[in-house]
Amino acid sequence: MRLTTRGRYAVTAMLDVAIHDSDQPVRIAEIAERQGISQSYLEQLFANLKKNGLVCGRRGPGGGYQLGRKSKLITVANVIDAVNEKVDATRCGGLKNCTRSAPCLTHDLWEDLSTEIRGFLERITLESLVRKKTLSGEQSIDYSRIAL
Amino acid sequence: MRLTTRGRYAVTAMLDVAIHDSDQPVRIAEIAERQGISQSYLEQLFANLKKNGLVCGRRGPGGGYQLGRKSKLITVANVIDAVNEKVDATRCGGLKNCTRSAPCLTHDLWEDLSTEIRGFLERITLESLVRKKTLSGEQSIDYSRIAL
DNA sequence: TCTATACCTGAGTGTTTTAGTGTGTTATTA
DNA sequence: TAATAACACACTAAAACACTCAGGTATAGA
Repeated sequence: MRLTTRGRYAVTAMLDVAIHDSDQPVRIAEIAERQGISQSYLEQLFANLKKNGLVCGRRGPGGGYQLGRKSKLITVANVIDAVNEKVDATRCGGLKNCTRSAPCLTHDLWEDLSTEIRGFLERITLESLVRKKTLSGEQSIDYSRIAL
Repeated sequence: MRLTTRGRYAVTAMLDVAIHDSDQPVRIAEIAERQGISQSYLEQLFANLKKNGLVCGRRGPGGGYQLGRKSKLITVANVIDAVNEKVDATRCGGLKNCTRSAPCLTHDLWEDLSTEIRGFLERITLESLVRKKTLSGEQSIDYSRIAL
């Protein structure tokens, strides 16, 4: 899982679909305009989202996208995973000289952090985000990449 | 704060210094060899670490680097912040059309996540990592970028 | 004082990723 | 059949990353 604007866009777009979810699908062009994201770029993201069953698309006039399952069952982690095709993860699968020295520790640390982050993102569903929407209207910050 | 191998290297290097901390300084060449990191690259990182008071360097023969303060007082967040010069953070300082629409929500989400991550990294000190070192000797995974 | 050491500085470079365009095809509805 | 909107794929500019290289500067010991 990587945290870039790509994931942000995907979550934003999914949220847009969830909010405007009714009997008829939401068009990509709408989302692009509402959220200020390139339409072609969004199409790429939705291709990934669809592949993972998070949305289902309907073609032709009156077509668009709908959630693939209940918003309660879609987590932010799901969405981010869908648009960031898996990292190959292990480059040196236990080959490197890693006993005795420090890298092991740093690795453990990073793994702990990863678990922490993943847990956080898995706890948040689209539904909870939609519910939260009713409150507040603050400023938007546009990070180039996730900034902590 | 950004999470890349740059930060990983910095934490690893600081850990190396902390572990070999005695009366005499640790040479960059040593660290480079032990950890398998380019020496020149490490020098750049240490320049940043020094600027932030995390280490102090002594020149000439017998020179090297020592911790700038007690390992108990150095957090992983400190180290990562030092090598990743601050992101300018706000690109659209409240200008964008952000009321009413979804971006606000996504922003909040990301900010919450950031708080979560930062809190985690601030809770971990070099000392605790050194202490943890006595246990375990596992595999090292080399992520190209932090992978969750 | 000379010299080796090791920090220090800054410019430059190849690779990868990101974010985005652009063109065209296929399916569906009116 | 004409309009619509998803779908597919190739391509690109810019940025970031992870370095390398070529020197400069301070200090300890001979």
